[in-house]
Amino acid sequence: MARAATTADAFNAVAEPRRREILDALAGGERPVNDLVALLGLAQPQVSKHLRVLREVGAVDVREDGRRRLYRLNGHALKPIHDWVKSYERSWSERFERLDVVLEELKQQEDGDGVSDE
Amino acid sequence: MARAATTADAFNAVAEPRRREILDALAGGERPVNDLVALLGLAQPQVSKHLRVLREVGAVDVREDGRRRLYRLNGHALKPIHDWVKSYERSWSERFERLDVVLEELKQQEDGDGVSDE
DNA sequence: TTGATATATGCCTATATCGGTATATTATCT
DNA sequence: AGATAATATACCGATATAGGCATATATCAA
Repeated sequence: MARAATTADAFNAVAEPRRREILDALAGGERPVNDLVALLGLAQPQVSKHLRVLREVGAVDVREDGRRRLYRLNGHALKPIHDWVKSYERSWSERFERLDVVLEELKQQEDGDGVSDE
Repeated sequence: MARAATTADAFNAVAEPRRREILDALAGGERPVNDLVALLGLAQPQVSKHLRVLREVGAVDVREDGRRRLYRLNGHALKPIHDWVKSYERSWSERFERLDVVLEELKQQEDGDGVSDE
């Protein structure tokens, strides 16, 4: 078994830097392929291929416009990545370290009546 | 040129689901390899190999303890992923959509005297 | 010492990739 | 219709993978 397909999920699709660049470029709004070719300085076929991968994981949508195809960001496909990595934020965030201290103190008092979840 | 090495950066390292599972398991604290083998139900060599990849991108640290090696999470290596994906949060978050509305209103008024950051 | 335990590494195979180049497909223009 | 423009796809070559299995290395136990 080789590595998982890039189309397997957003994690794999986004592991490729060029594809992240494409998404970053699309963050500014809908764009035809040629715009991306110019912006990224890649060959047209490679851009089309990357777009296909992004489409297959749902990170972009396409719309036909004459002989052009307008690609649009669909950030929702990236939510699983955000959800996963968010839980590690406490590893580096000062803010969370302070929160941990507070929670520890509350635990010491031993009478917390429920920290409501958001 | 084939796909980038899994050790190239955290994005590639974390594209493999097993490695995310390993990190998740280590979130609970330092653990020896065999613990992970039991927890994940993988063969020991594969776990060692995954740990090597995670070590090479700095996502875990090792500590020797007799004949065991205790692996510990180092979430800081995941920060670039968080930073990148965070900017897309507005694509799916209701909260950000509301924020956009507010910002738009402020822009209309054209005389906002400072929204304090907290 | 001998044996058992914990972990890392080496080798093998199959596979999915990424870039390059050529070509097919579809739409617009003259 | 013929030419041109925009995009997608096919094929090729090189490569890094991930799992399986055997083995090396080091530490602890009897």
